[in-house]
Order: sequence, then structure tokens, then C-alpha cells
Amino acid sequence: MSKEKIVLLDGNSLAYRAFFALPLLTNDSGIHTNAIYGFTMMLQNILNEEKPTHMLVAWDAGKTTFRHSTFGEYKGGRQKTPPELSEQFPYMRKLLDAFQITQYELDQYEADDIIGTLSKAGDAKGVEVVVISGDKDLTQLASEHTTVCITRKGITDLEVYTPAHVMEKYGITPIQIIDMKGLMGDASDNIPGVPGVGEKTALKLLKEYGSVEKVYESLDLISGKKLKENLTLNEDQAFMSKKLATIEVEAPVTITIDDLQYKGPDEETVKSLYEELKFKTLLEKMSSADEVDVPVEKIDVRIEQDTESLHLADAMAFHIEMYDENYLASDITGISMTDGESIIYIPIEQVKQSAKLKEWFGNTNTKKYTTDSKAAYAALMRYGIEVNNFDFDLLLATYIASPSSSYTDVASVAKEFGYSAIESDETIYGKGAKKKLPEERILADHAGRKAQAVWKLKPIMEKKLRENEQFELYHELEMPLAKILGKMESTGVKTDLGILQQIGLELSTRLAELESIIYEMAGQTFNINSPKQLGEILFEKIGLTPIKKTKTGYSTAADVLEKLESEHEIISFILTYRQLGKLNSTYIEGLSKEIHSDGKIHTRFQQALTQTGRLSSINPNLQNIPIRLEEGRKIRAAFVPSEPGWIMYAADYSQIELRVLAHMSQDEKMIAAFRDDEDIHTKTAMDVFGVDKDSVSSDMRRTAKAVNFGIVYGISDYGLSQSLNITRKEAQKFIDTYLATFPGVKQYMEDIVADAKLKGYVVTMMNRRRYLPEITSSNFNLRSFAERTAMNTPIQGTAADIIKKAMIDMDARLKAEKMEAKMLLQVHDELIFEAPEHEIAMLNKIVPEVMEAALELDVPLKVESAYGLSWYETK
DNA sequence: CGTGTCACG
DNA sequence: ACGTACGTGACACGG
Repeated sequence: MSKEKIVLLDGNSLAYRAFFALPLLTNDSGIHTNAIYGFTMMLQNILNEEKPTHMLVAWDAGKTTFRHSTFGEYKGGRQKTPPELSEQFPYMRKLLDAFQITQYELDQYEADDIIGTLSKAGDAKGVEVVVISGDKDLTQLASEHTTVCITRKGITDLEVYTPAHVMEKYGITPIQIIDMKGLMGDASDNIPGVPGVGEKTALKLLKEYGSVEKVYESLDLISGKKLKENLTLNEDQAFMSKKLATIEVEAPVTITIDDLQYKGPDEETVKSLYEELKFKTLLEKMSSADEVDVPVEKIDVRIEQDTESLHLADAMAFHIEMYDENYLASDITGISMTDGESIIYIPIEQVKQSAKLKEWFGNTNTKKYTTDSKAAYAALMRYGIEVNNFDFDLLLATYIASPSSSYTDVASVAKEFGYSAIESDETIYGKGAKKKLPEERILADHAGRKAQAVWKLKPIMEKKLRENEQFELYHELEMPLAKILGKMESTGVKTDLGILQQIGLELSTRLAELESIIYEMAGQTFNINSPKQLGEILFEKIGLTPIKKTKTGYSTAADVLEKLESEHEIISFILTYRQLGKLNSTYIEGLSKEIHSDGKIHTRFQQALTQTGRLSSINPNLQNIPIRLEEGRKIRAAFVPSEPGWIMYAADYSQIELRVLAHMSQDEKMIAAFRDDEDIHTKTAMDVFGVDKDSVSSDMRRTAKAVNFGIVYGISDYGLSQSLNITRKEAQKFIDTYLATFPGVKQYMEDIVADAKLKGYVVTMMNRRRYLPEITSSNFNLRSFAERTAMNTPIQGTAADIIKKAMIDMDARLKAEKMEAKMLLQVHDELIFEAPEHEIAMLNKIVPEVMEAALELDVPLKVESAYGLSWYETK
């Protein structure tokens, strides 16, 4: 056991320091976080640097202390604690709890006194003590065993005061600091001292006489008439000031040094708190920094050169090691495998030549456990290896068990579930420009550890999933889907570069025209794409009325500009410029770059990312190709079948979220509307406005549609007012009428929020969970957001469950029918296929059939489909 | 690398 | 009173 080291922190002082050192940061939930953030930084720094065995954070107790009975105006005239800081204290305390650091406060005493008392106790035991504060007064505690660190500028820079340093800096001993304060006073604590005596005079007097008492004993010897007069007149005040500045070292503290043992943070709780506070950098640091400290146990990985004599078990964990995260493009460096006993690593050269390995992966009887089965499937596919019978996927298991934890690499997941021997990929490969391939031995060990982690984590994760009744969701929905998505990604979508370029040419011409018109109207050239410059032109030079502000200046968002259209003719040109610029940069230029040598775009679907169970699409995103405006919609003409004589086929669920809501809420009227196959928005308008079908105006239908959307999103009067451009009062009236019309929906919304408060999470029909810890928060914003999420997630998530199920069924059906048609894309409520023309009739039959039967609800699911020679024509 | 904006469901 | 509709990803800008 190493020597004891006690760190004592002055909580209030450091919190103030952090608060004023950092700008007033607000996280996106609306709470101020600058002091919490700074405090956390300090804390982590201290823990890293000092490595204490014992630790305490002392807080000031209430308003009055024993010092006030000595001097009523003690700390008088001090600014009240700003409310922006006050609101942050509870979080700092929570954070300390999560770090499992002892906190202490004592009625009538300040943090100083607690620290003084405990540091003296430590001194007496001969233990090393480190005191940390932003208040220089504490330097009086410096001694042989006690060092005092005072924050310098910024938040992590500390000045270390040992008795030697105090002597060097002031020429006095630490204990004389008290005398110094007695003579010169302290403006910040409202300690008066002796008028006319500042730091220089005080130090001079102390160097000569030693203490306040000695100074007064030797008054006659002091030179300087004015000084002598001041000292004489303020004798009582000098002694009182000294008393006030003296830190109590015998305060009646009820804890002892043994109570301060520090055993390290509770990582889970710290992490969830960081997540709550949106401390992204600290979150990332947490996983990488901690791993350095983990003693990495030896691992015995055999690098296989001869794979034909290899023995491969019937169930094995494996990991495909790749240099780049994009498994659709990056080369495999090697494969690690384990059967729970030995661990092997097969370099890619051996993998390529091994018939045995290929047989094992393809074998439908051997079970495969891995970190990311979709990546493994797609990557091995490129090497001509087909994988069958995945039986464990760490990425998906983690996602289902805890969707909020963002999965960066195997190391972080493994760590979270108690297996911490893996280094982060960043540690192994380096990052940024320094990223490079390490030598084979290091790579083999690293990959080997991952396979080992998969093996060890399988039973733990499966148990957890079974406990939560999520095993089926994971094993029968997400796992089979992973492979299907892998196929879709590998297949890719054929993209006609010529069409993109042609549209691009037209866009460029029009953009140039718009640009010169805008410059002329503005009377100068400027960067239209810069919100800052655009704001200055519109609201300062031209003098339009600013409607909304952002953190950094004027808002120039489309909804703002639209309100200004009547004020100046430049606005409509800017709006068009923005719209076309977006098409050009994101879709024409962006997509062109993504076309591979096979003439196709291969997006990747993220299956373990969204909080609701939806997929997302990246590199590029094919789930947000324009459709609403005709000019953008034309982009879809570039997405074409990969073979001559084939067609594109698209099928989408009609109103799937509202149908899910009808089912889940069991609202009679809504169920009836869908059963009768009515236009739901028109029906809503009829009921809400109390008119018959023929009297529903297009405006009424539009309003009803917006309210329906609002209901799905977790309605708020403000949100609806924004979308309809009406007042909040009017919006609230619509909501009230709506909920009175659909009492089942009202009941459901109330129940789901109440249930979420009780359980801490909400579930979809297939038992997908979303945890909502903030639903009980006292912060209005956080709580309201969680409440809306509670209403929205079961709906959006169930819709996601349904289409995932449809994709699995669809894949099986295409196979059963021996069709050539290929599923290419999923866009939340629609599926896009390509197929030979002669399969159209069959697709028209089976696609709607399968999609509509994916899950049985109390309302029918309805699918609409279309086909054509490009994605554009599937309308 | 954070912010603003805008594309989709 | 509080100040937002739910879920995503990509691009340009500017410190």
C-alpha cells in the first residue's frame, strides 16, 4: 500500500472560480453548465495529478458563521451569488457523489475551517495533505506536510504554496499570512484591517516585528507619523481583523480522515451525468483516458500462417480488424478468433487463401459471435466469403440493452460491461494525421482482445436482454436485419453521373445569375452563404426588421426570411439562391463524389444509433434525397436500375405513425377512421371543426394535418403555433378541441407520461426501450422535452419496428419466390427495390401484401407503391 | 470543431 | 414563468 495522501478541496471557492473563469455556457437543454464544467475539469486534473488516497470537498454552510458574531459586516457588501451559478451547485454535488468523493459542511463554519481542521489532523498524523482553493487565505495552512494550491488564471493552472514558496514570495512564514491580513485587511471578505496599510507596509512591518501583537508592543519604534497614527487609532480593528482571517483548526467536525477514503468514481453514474449535461469531450476522454490506467493483462494470440491445419470450433467469437471504419471500402487487415480457450489471429493474406476458413464462415451449423455482424458480413463479402448463422452481435446487443450509450468501439462497450482489457482503436492506430497501421503483433493482440471480449460478453449481454424481455427483439429482429442491410449496402444503388452533372450545370448557371442580382440589390458583393455577412447586409445595411436572433447574431433562417419577403425584393432571390445552393453542394457535388467505380452509391445504414429504433444513413445519406420541391425532386432521376431492362419499385406505408397511434391509444374514432379508409386529415378536420366532409376547406385540412403531426411529436402549443404561424393561444385551442374530440388519444398521452415517470423508460410494441431519466427533472425544459419524447418514441419506434419486420419478411419472400428483385433502400416508411421488368406484377402483389402483414394492429396497415425507370418516376 | 441552415421521414 | 415541436446527416462558415 502506497503512502496516504489527503486532498482537501474548497468547493465554494472552486465553483466561483470556475464560474467566472468560463463564459456563461448553456447546454442545449437550457441549463448553465460553465461552473459545472470548469469544476469537473479541475477535479479530473486534480485526480490525475495528485492521485489521492483520501479526498474531501468542503462547502460553506448557510449564511451566518461564527465570524459574523465577531464582526457583523463580515463578508458584507458581497454580491449575491448569481442565480446562474446557484442552479449549478446541485449538479456539482451530484457529480461528486458519482465520483464517490466525501462532501462535508458544518453549521456556522466555512469550508476553510473544515479544511483547516482536517489538514491539522493530517499534519499531526504526518500524512501528506494537499489543500486546493481559489482563496489565497488558505496559504496560512502550508506546513511541512501540507501544501496549498491556489488556482491561478484559468481553471487548471495551480500555484503551489509550500512554506518555502510563501517565504520566497512574501518573505514571511505561512502563519504570518494571518497577521498580514490583520494589518492590511481583505476587501473581498470585507475585513477592514488598518487604513492606509497595504500589502507592502504590512509585509515590511511583519518582517521587522513578526506579528500584529509584536507590532503593537513596539509602536514607539515605528517610523512614519501617519502610519503610527493609523495603527494607534485602529488597534482593536487590527486584532479583530486578524481574528477574522484566522482559519479555525479546531472546528467541531464530526468526520475523521478515515472517512475520506477515495476509491474512485462510479463510472456508470459519472457517464450518465456527463450525458445528461452533454459534456461530449469529457465523455470521450473518459473512455480513452481511463484505459491508459487499466493494467492490460497478457494475452496469448497465435498468429496463424498455415490455416489448413487449423481447428475451428462449432461456435466461435471473431472480429474483423480493419484500418478504416468504412467496411464497404476499407481493407481487412486480419481476423481474430476464439473458442473461449485459445485465441488466434489470421492475417488477411492467409484469409484469402484459406478454403477451410471460407467453409467455416459459410457453414450454416457453426455459430458466429462478433462485434458488428453487418460490417463483418459486408466486408467478407468483398473477399468472396459469405457468412451464415450469426448468433451474437455485440453492437446490436448493446444498442438494444442501452440505446443511449453511443458505441464508439468495442473497447468502450467492453469496459462498460466490466471487461476492460482492450485499448481504444485510437490508442492503437493513433488519430488524425498520425494515424497509421501498427506492426502485426500489436494488431493481433488488439484484435484478439476484441474477439475475447465478444466471447466473454455474450452470456452477460444475453442475460440482460432476457431479463428485460428484449431477447426476441434483438435476436429475431435486429440480428436478421443486420445481414439484410449488409446485403443492401453491398448491392448499392446505380447512379447516373451524367444526369447529376446536367442538373449541376443548370444549377450553376442559375446560381450565377441569382448571385449577380443579389449583389446588385445589396449594392456590394458578399458571401451569401455566410449567415453573418448576410445578416449584416439585410438587417444593418438594408435595414430590414430582425425577427429572430441566434446566439451569434441575426437569424436568417428560411422561416424568418419568408416573413420579410414583402419588405424587400432581395429576399425571394436569397431564398432561391439558398435552395439551389443546397441542391448543388449537398446533392450534386456531394453525391457525385460518392459514386464508386462500379457506378453505384453504397450508403451505410447505422443500425445502432437512433434513440427511437429508426435506421440512419451515412456516407452518403440516401434518406434525405429531395422530394418536396420539384427542382430537388429531379435529383431522384439520377438513381436508376443497375441492369438494362430493370425498373425501380417503391412502396411506402400510408400514415403509419397515426395508425400506430390509433392502435396504441385505442381511440375509437381514430380506429374507425382508418378502418373505413378515410383521409385521416380530412376526417380530423371534420371532427375538430364539427363540419361535414364537403365543408372541409383546404385550410382546415392543412390545420388538421399540422395538429396530427403535433400529436405524433408530443404536442405543445408553441410548436403548433410555429408550424401554423398562429398565436399560441389559437394553437392551444386547436389542441384542446382535438383532445376533446379524441379522448382515447388524450388518455394515452397522459398514461404514457405517467408510466414513463414511474418506470423511467417507455417501450415500443416490440419492447424496444428508451430511458428518460429527465422526465422527473425539476428543470422545466428537460422535463418537458422528456415528456414529449415519451409520447413520440413509442409511436415512431413502433413504426420503425414494423418496417424492420417487413424487411425481414420481404427478404424471405423474395427468396421463396426465387425472384431477382433486390431491396436497395429503406427510408423510414418506404422500401425501394430494383427488379427485372417481368417481375413487376409479382412485386405489385407481394410487396404490399408482406408490408401490410408485417404486424397485426387493430387498424389496417396500408401500402402504396409505384415503379418507373428511375427513383424519380416511382411516384 | 461548434453553429446555422436545410434536406428527408 | 419557463421556451420547444419528434428523429436524423451534410454542408459552409469562421474562430
